[in-house]
Amino acid sequence: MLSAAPKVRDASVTREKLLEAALASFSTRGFDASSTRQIEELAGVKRGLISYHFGSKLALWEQAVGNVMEKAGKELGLAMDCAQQMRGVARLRFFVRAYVQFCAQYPEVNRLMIQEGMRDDARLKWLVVQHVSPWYANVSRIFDEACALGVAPAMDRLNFYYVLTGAATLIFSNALEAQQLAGVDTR
Amino acid sequence: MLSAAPKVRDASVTREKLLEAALASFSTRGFDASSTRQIEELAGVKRGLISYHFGSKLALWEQAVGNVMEKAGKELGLAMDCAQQMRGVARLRFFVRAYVQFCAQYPEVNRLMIQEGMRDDARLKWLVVQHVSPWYANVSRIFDEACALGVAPAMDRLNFYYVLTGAATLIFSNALEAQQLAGVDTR
DNA sequence: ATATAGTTTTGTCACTCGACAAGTTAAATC
DNA sequence: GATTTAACTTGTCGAGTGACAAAACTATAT
Repeated sequence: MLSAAPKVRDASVTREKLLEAALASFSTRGFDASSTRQIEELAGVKRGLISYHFGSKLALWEQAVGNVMEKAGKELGLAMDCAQQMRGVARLRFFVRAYVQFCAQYPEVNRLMIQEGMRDDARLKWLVVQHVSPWYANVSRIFDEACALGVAPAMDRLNFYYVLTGAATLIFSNALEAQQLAGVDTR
Repeated sequence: MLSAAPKVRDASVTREKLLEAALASFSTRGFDASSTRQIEELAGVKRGLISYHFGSKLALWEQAVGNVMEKAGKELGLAMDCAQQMRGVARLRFFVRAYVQFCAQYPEVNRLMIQEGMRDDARLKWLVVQHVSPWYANVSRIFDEACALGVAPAMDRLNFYYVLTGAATLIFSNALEAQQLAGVDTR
């Protein structure tokens, strides 16, 4: 006979599904436009489970965002280590290439930063202090070294960071627009 | 004695205030996270006036966005005309410079495209068909000409468009993040 | 098997949302 | 100055929101 639905009760699975759905929603819709009920539906779980597992919408946001930021941060750190083994222009070249790849691999991160970077609230402050600042420091270090060698473009650190990030991310974070525009999948 | 509040009844003034507030809110919060009541408050008008003057929230969005897009489009057209009078590498150089300036002048446009470009709905389609496509065609034309002359970077049109736009806009559209990050005003 | 703790489900509250309708005010025309 | 009309104001509706509480369920230890 047909076995009933699996119905395994596993809190960690529920948490994981919620975190994944939350990241998808928060990064593409933004915090306020995402509702807990819609996130729960997207995750395929019942209605009250965000409250139970995370306590509040904001706590869910911090968990989901913190997770991906930490994972992405480690990846970027790896790229930094590799870059340190190179000399001269090669280091900057390698890093830029790795950074672009990094941006392509974590489009949710860019989307999140864009969503939160336009409004001056507690979430932006949290993001900048916790995660973006160290990244910026890394990029700046590479850039400053390249400047000292005279192989960097003529601009200041902040400009370099945003030009690089913007150039590397927009086609990925706005992949749907690009698809509508040119009829191709940008992945 | 103190004169009472001016209380002039001028529909065009009310409409203008609402359109300005709507653009500010829609571009930084997104459509769903913007409430009509909050837009009316930002505009400094009473509660029902969006319904009265525009009929619906969506109609207000179309008016506000259409306005700024049209104005920006004319500006970009002007830059195109100027560029056409130049030859060779100078044309591409001039256009890129003008495009960056254009992006700096209309940060709301970039913010809007970012907000709407992450979700595949009717508003994105409307934006792409009505306004982004012609811009993309313009940028592509300049780029193709530069390619024919062998003075363009080695990438395809879509990449060029998004790399250029991303590099030119992120520091402006995320000015608040940049300010938190480096403690400077990016204007 | 019974109890217990952990997990899921459902009910409900106070609030905000967009939209519309009914009412009120001010300006223009006669 | 009365009448008409455009502009504004306010009340209210149904749907949706985040949060919490109580109930129901399940796995495990005893």
